[in-house]
Amino acid sequence: MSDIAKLAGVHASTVSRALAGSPLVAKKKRDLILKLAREQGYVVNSIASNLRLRRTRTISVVIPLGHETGQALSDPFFVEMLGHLADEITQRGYGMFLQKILPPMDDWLPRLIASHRADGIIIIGQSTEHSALEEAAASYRPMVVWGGHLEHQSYCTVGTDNVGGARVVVEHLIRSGRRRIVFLGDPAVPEIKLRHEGYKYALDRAPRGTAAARIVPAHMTADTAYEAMRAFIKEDGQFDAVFGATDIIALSAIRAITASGLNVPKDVAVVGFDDIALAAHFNPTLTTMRQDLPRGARILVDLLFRRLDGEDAPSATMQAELIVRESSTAASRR
Amino acid sequence: MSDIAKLAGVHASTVSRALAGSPLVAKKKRDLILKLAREQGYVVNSIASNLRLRRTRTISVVIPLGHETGQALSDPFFVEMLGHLADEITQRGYGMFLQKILPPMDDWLPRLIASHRADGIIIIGQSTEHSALEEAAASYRPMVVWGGHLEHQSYCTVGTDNVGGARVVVEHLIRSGRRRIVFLGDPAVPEIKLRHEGYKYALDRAPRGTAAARIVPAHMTADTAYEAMRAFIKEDGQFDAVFGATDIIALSAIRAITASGLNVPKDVAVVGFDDIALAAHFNPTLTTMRQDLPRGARILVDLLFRRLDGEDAPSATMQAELIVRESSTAASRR
DNA sequence: TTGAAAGCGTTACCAA
DNA sequence: TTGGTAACGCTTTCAA
Repeated sequence: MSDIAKLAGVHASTVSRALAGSPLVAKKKRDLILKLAREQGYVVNSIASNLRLRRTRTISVVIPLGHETGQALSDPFFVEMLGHLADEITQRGYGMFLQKILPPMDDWLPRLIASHRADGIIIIGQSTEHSALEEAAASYRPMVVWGGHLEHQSYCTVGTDNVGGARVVVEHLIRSGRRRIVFLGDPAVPEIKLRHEGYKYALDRAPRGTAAARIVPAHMTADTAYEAMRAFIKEDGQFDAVFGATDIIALSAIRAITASGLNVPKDVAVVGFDDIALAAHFNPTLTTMRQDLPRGARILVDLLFRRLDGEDAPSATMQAELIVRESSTAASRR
Repeated sequence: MSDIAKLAGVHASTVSRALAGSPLVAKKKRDLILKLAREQGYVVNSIASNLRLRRTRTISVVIPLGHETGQALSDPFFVEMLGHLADEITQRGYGMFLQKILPPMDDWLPRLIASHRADGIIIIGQSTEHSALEEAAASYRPMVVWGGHLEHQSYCTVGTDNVGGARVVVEHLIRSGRRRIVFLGDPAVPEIKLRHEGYKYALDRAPRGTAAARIVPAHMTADTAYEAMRAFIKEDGQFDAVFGATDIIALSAIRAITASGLNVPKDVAVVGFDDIALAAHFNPTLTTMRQDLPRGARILVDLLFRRLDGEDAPSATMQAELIVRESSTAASRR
């Protein structure tokens, strides 16, 4: 910058003003400075600028994987969400700083905040970090979380109506004549817990003859869900439907069921949650509750920017939409 | 930091040393400082640290979308690659700064470099930015590009053997008895151009009776590829195979062909390139050349770090693997 | 082993 | 409208 200043025969502070488009600088001088900067390929050092301005024009996006060591960032749900967030954030002229948090480091959130790397934080999925989020929210405002909205929770979430969505799934299965519906998922994660609640709620109000709630605790990776399902089939064949807590879990369940010689949906109906791209193309195609991720991403970013402006933006819940496909209805094509 | 210094009764420079784990600081004093920092929730301001150290421990990952305005970051190929890169980069203790570049800004690369936001740059896909990359590479070393390796190219690429892969695809189709093979894709993008070359090469050496090369220029989004295919079918039904330059293009072609009342693979065989997750689950399942993205991501990051260390790491080419599925062989299940 | 001071490259305030 | 100067929060050299 001082180089440009010398070339233009002005002081560095004038160059700074010119580059920032300040109207204080005489037009002629400003044009000269801009031209010089372009010729010299000079660009403001954003690190120095960030330090001085105390803002980075960067949003941190964090994916806590507390519940799942094996779950790579390559998980389709995360990765779809990430794409939409990148779209929204770049559109607003901000950069996106991406982090994956593995569990062992338990101080991660306060550390991330204190490091001043970003102006705000978006967290995709509560994972098992609810209490860490609560604590952070007490003193740090520009933070928004994708996940389930728990009672008495003080941080800002955006997410789907998990309880309601799960109810719709179970009611759909019951209407289709299913009577022994198993829940496959790990309620240690808040979103899954809420889905499990909706599932129980619907079963409690189910017609007589419907079996009570049964849960198979399965983690969120394809492999662990597959194994959990196979083990369950081996020791207890009594079920005619599976509600997978996520699409990845549901698709793994289908593989496990098929591998055990049963047919989906003839012997067992399977429904998932998310509507990832694969769901529409799997064989059989997967019935699932759709979460509107593009919209969710937009709301996340909107709320965050409102919080950056000092507003105390509230949580938001979106309705999920049941997408009925082959896995819970027609005979499979295979 | 000066707060901690006061509390510990030492100078800020001693705190800095202690926090950096310098052996110069007396163990007792260091422990005290560390304890104090933890209690106070103090974390080094990374912006200030970055400025002073002139390095950011951050890698910029850029997706230029010069060739395709409509192509969102949500494109499965990009997004899969992104996930793997995030894994590799975080594993090395670096952060990942994500940017999407839309075409109108033509100065983006030098600007990004000069902004000093990151220590190195990974670019996913050359798009139509070959010359911008050439120019930047002349003076900036820590840059690695995923894409096709062109002749006389001075920047460092990692990618698949596109020419060879395309040859294998065409030879497979010819072996399966196909004689009128259409190439669907836009050779303005280097990788696509190379695939098109492999396609032509194989056709030139094909048995008599095989029709000459024909190209349908289709962009890389699902919708434009679909429209291009439909238009082609309407005006010229003479073909029995389609080589889609990417899986997204190939899958769109299948939809278009099916929508036109033809059957894949009975009437028309379709092969893609990439092996995105959808390919294995589409109906019919898609024959395609697999690019090993996890490995590609690892190599990209490896080469970049070697370049950060001053080494002049060379380009790398990986072999692609033909994955034969239903779309080019058995009768479809539908 | 520690403290003092300089400097990383900006921006903003104050004075002219 | 411009220039000088201080400050953003850290690290590192030099001296003690």
